[in-house]
Amino acid sequence: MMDEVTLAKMADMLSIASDLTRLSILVCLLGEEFGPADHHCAVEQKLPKVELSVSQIVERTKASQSLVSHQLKILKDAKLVQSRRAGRQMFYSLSDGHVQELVAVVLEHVTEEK
Amino acid sequence: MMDEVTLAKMADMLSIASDLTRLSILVCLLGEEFGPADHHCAVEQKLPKVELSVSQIVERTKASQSLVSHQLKILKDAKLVQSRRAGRQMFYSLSDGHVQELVAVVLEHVTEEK
DNA sequence: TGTAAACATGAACAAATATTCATATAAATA
DNA sequence: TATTTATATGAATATTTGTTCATGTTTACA
Repeated sequence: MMDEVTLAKMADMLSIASDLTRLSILVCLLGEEFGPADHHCAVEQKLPKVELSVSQIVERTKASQSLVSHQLKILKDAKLVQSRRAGRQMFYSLSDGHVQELVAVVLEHVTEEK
Repeated sequence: MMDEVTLAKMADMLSIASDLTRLSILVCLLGEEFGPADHHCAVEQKLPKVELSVSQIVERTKASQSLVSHQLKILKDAKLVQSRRAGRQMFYSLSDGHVQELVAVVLEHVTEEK
């Protein structure tokens, strides 16, 4: 079968994306226009990178500042997001296209009517 | 932003796929030939459906029978796998293509050298 | 230099959940 | 029908992990 290290890394990525707070953060960083109807476009058409400060993320996710910071650290350690300092603000963005694809696939599965 | 119900469903799917035992089961059901090199092919070329009995899954994942049964129930309730009875055996298989895509995207992220 | 704003972090707590153990059900077979 | 094989399940435990609270850092600015 697949080797155990790879399997563990995969489980880690999924586990990190599975928390509701962290998933909300990831979705924020995908950009507001990202909805059920046009998620394929969002992924394929390389939209301009979304960067949000911590307080902007706090606003949109409605989670506490502390919680957002904690979860951002986890996302960053896992290299799902990256950060850039500007004055006293930190701007976060997704670190690569795989995250978009991941969210897109899951969204597709979930919004499918049967 | 995205509505909360959709977000919760997405988190659920990710959470279910993120457990190491369950992920191992899903990978088993993708078929043995599914490796880092040819995972795109595996997804795109609609390979014949893999069906495995519970004991076959126990063998390959090296998890206990009880654990495998418990996790299969979770996977089935979440409709990620489906089952078919044949005598005293139960055969499980993936229920749709989204699971393959999910695993493929995550594998791609994880096996990428940087 | 002192204060305020933006963000990060450590510890403690609470809640969720993976795993095991013992046992139950279902189907085949002697 | 008794037994064996294959799978499922309930309860208990153990571990993980999300969240909060209090506080620490860093940068800007008065």
